[in-house]
Order: sequence, then C-alpha cells, then structure tokens
Amino acid sequence: MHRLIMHIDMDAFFASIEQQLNPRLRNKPVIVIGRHNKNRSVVCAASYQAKAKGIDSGMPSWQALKVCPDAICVVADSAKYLYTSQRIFEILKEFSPKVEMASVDEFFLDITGLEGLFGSCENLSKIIKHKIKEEFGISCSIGIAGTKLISKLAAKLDKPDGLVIIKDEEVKTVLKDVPVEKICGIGPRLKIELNKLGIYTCGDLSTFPLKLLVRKFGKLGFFLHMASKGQDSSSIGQEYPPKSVGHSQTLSEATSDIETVKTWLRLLSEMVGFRLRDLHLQGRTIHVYLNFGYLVGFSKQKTFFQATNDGYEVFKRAIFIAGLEKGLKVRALGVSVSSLCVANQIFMFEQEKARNRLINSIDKINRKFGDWTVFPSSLILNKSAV
DNA sequence: TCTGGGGTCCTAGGACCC
DNA sequence: TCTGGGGTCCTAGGACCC
Repeated sequence: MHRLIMHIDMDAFFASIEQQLNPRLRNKPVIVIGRHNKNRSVVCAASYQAKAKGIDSGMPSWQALKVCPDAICVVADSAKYLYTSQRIFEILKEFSPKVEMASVDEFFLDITGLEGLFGSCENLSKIIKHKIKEEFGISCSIGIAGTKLISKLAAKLDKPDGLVIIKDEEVKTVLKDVPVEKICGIGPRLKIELNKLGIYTCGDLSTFPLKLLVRKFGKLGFFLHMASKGQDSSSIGQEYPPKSVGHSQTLSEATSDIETVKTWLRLLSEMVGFRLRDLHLQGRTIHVYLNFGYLVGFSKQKTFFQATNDGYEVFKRAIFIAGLEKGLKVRALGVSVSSLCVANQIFMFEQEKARNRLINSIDKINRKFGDWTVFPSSLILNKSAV
C-alpha cells in the first residue's frame, strides 16, 4: 500500500498563540522575540500582519523594528508554546498512532489507510484543522504526500491555513521548478555550491549525474539526488532519546571579568544538570563554547571516563576544558553534555551519597516551588539574570 | 542599535588497537 | 628488513533546522 504522510505546520505559531491570548494583539503586526533586550534579539515568530511588512523569523529585532516601527514586541514564553504543542500532539494521536513532533510547531502524521475512514484526505484535513482551531483558535497549513520530505514541502506551498496534496504521479512535475533551497536540508551554503554547478531547481538537480554529486558532496550527494526526485524512506513515530543537552547565553555586554564568566558557566552547568536529571540521563562528554565577537571564539570538548549529571561537576569540568585566560572579552558562552546514557549511578562513598541526597532534595524543592528557589550561593550576584 | 537558543548530523585528522 | 588495512573513539569545526 502507498504510504500517505500528512505534515501539519502551525501558522506563525508563537505569534498566533500570543494574539489568541491577548485580543489587543489581534490583527496587528506582532513579533515574538527571544529576550527583553530589543537590540540583542532576533524574531522568533512574526504574525501575518508583520510578515506582510517584510518581517520574518530569524531577522534581528532592531532590523524588524526599522522595517515596521509600529510592530508590537512580545517576549517569547516557551513553556506556553510547548504546552500547546503537546496538546496538539494529543489531538493528532486520536487520528493515528504514528505521530511525530518534528519541532515545537510541526508534526508528521502517518495517515495511510485513513482516507476510507474519513471519506478523503481533504475531509480528514478539514476535521483536524477544525479541531485545532476550535481548541486553540489558531490555524495550521497541511501538506499531504507519499513521503515526509514532500509533505513538508507541500505544507509550505500554501500558507496560512492551506491544504496541498501532492500525489506520487505529480511529484516530478511539481518539483521540476521548485528552487533547491526549498528542500529541507539545503541551506544557504549548499544553495551557493549547487548554483555554482548550474543547479537552481529540483529539476536541474534530478538530472545532474549522481556520480558527480557524490564525488563533490560525499554522503550528502546521495541525499541531494534522492531529494530532487522526492524520494525519502524515513518513517514516522520513532522516538529517540536526546543526544545532547545544553544551554547557552549571549551576555547583554561583553565582559573580561573572569569571575563573571565563571558565574555564567556555573549557572548554565546547573541548568544542564537539572535537565539531565529530569530526563534520567547523564553524560561523559562536556562541551564548552566561548564567543568573543563576530565569528571569533572557540568550542572545546572533552570526554571523561565517568558520566555525570551533577551541575557542579559539569561546571568544574567545563572550567578545566575552557582554561580561562585573562584578557578574553566574552560575549556569549555555552555548556552542553553529550555521550549520554541512562543515569544509574551507584555511589560508593559516603560523601557521594550525601551529595546525591542533597541534589535530589534541591530538585524536589525546585520542582515544587519553581526553578531556582534553591540555587548555588555563588550565583547570588546573578540571580536577577536567571 | 548590528544576529538567540535549542538541537542534529557530517567530515576530517589523529590516536590507538588488532 | 619495517608497516597493511579495518575499526573505533576522540576532537574541532561547519552546515543545517526551527
């Protein structure tokens, strides 16, 4: 049986939620930004009224405000969006057990065999759109095709509130004139490289010799070839544990004070440790990243014999790896942990056992009364920034 | 005013083992 | 005499996605 994949792409998700929750924002150009400082943020989402003025996500917010001075800025509240996203996931699960949350605002649904049950794909799409609209007051665009790749492309072709169905026999014709950069996985760099080879559309890409693509791009060459023909065998609904957990922060202004840098590393390490413990994971590889300005910085990593999810331990290792020197002007920094495995530490020594009891108690308090009710005293100067 | 923060995957070179 | 080839792990860096 032919597979049938539905891609559900929420329209201006963050901005739509904000407009729905605050009627004063409706029908107005709204931009959702990542942090309070309008000059050092980027647009996470723009309402369709803002998009009409030329604003789109990823744009620096100062630039967005230059383009559209009357845009209303709202600071992103990821907990709200994640909650809505999970609720949408639950709704979709009622239709098919094979659902996948591709990102906070995108879902894949395997609807193979469901057309009969709901009359047609169009009808099923209408029902899903209606359910989401009824519950959250927001719209989505739906793409349906035989593969994840093409269904995702289809959903983008008619936004907002669109529905595009691409049948297997139509794929070749539809893709022929689609610019290569519309394919998920082909970004700005790859676009330039392909253009240099005279490849501008998926049609161009599909007739380019596979041998040459592989010689130039390696494994990626295979993907490009398959993608240009709309072929993609990846399945839906497989859940994988995370491969890394990290946090990073851009400072409001660059600092050369090592103590401030250490304080931030401690905070980020504690946040990473807390999330790892929440996920019942621990990791052996610690990555530290320090940025000193535009395109200047480094990232270092080291793999340790013993896995950890203790924020203080992550911090100590991060400091060791970073080897902080005087005179560095730090603008942004990050800590992440990978080489993850299930946390099942056995503590041999009384001191370790006591430390573990302490961490568990702090986690319990913080879960009950909110993050950072209890926090390391060395963070006291910076708690306002948390 | 001058680009966030969360991730994934791939590559290439080096070390090391058998 | 003096070194093949496969495999794995580690590290740094880059491209890409939302």
